[in-house]
Amino acid sequence: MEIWSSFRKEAEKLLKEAGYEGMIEDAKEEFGDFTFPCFSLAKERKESPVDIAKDIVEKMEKSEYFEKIENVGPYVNFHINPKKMVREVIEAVRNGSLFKFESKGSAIVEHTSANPTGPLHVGRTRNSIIGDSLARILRRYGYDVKVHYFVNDVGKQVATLLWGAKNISLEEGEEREDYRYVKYYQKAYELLEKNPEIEKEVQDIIWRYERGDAELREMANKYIGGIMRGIEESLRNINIEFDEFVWESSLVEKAKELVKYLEDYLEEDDGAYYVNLKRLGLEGKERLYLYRSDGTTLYPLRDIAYHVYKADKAERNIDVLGEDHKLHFEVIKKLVKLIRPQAKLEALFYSFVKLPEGKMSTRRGTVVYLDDLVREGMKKVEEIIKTREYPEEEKREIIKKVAVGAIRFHILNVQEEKPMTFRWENALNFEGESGPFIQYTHARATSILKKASWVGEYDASIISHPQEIRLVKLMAKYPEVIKEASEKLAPYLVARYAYKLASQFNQFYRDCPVLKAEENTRNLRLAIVSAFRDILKDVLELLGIDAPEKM
RNA sequence: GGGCGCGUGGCCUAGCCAGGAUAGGGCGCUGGCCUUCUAAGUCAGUGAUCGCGGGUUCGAAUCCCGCCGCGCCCGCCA
Repeated sequence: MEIWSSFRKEAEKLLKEAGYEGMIEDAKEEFGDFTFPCFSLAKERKESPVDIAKDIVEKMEKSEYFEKIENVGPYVNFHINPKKMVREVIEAVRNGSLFKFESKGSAIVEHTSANPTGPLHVGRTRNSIIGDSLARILRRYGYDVKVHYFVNDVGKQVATLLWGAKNISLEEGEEREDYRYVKYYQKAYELLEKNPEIEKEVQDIIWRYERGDAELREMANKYIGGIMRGIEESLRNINIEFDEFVWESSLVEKAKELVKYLEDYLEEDDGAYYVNLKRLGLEGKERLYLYRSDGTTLYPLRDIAYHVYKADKAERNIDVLGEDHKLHFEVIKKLVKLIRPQAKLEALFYSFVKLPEGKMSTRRGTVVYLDDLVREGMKKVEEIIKTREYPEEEKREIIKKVAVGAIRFHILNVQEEKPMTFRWENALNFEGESGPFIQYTHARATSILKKASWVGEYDASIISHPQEIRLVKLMAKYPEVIKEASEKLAPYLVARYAYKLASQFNQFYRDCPVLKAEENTRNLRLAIVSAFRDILKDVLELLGIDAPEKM
């Protein structure tokens, strides 16, 4: 239920009834809540914008939605009636309608899909966190969302890892499987670079694996499966889970069948097959190879099959992809359309996270692993919390939740397409625009509610303090934030809102005593705090951040 | 070389799509606020030729053109 919009629509209605038409915009706070600038009308009518604004105000009917409508120079400014708004917000939170949207059908969000060659690093984690939050937001907005991970067990990188496992003997430590097996990958790549003839052996592994070689299948199970178990555990630690893992090898046969749909554009080169993209009217690349000369499939073909598979399962398909996939995605989309014309494929692209020293690479070991970031984060929280007297178990829970909150928020607070440089001090910042700041605010609000014995009654008509009003107005905008973030596939908008809302509450907290206020004021403020807390908790849930009641 | 994206105070960032009222935040730094609901908070101060140059407009961080810097892509890798 979009309360803020309903007030805006009322303003538009009043304007229309006054004989004018135009877009009502949100105003800067000092000028009111909505504004209608009269410049473009002035141009059309060749009249002064100030005169038009005056005329509009004169002709405007009174409305219970607004306590004041006035013109300031060439602007018509609307001031919302806070009594009406606070009542609507509190009731919508209580009956749940603030969080409800009409159902919108099925969607698959695919994210992470990192090659299983080693533990997850923080660069890849940007993909995971964005994807996970996007899925949560779309779900809240009314989609029936399934989250997918496309496991590449067929490609060259993974074959190289298997080659390593077969041919290199390493001392395997006691670490988790992903940390153990990544060493084969790194060592194998090192050898491959020095001895190009190894390439043939790797190709042979791909060939045999695609044809179901029992020994290799078993190895894949052990090594790739093991690394995947590690990746899953790392992600579970930061509140990320999947509904389905689709292994590429399971789609190889299906992929081969689909090639017939592309025959018109298919050409041969020394036994290899490619799609002539030029003839398809695509630019930026001339050939898209689907088969190697030895008859094994290439990633684009398997990816096409995967997207066809998804298109058959859900109405909307959204991939979270690194910026390096932009061209690839456009091409795949076009080809999938030839096979499934109704397929609706979309992507959210994000820029890479680099280290101050440069790019991250699992191959070269120049990475910061997600697990290390979580561990360091937890150490830092522990340091802060150690003087507080909470039971040991509760303390451990808080430490984990806050560390994860800091990490997730740090990633989500920035527009996806902006490049990021990973810095420990920023990633684990607990002050200002940070996850812990928001969690702390939630704990404060919860603490007030716990101390109050209150039956839930309140009188909306006595709302008067500017901080009460500002907080309520911001709360009213929540549904619009969900809508915009969903439509634009932009989870960062929810993160920005979370911060603004928490920050606004802290100002209210400073200026408006709740428990010690006179009874009527106390009741109203408790109603506001309670609604605020429910909204903030929901916002945090969309960000995948836990909301501790104490910290 | 061609295509796509990014460029806002010392650092990070919002605003750009739908052009308007003194360019918002945060970090850092300086100085205040805990006998009052958790100081992971809060207030004040500090600090910006919105990459550069043109154009459109009454009005440009925002739209258009050119240039510069950075990233990514243009593989029988994924």
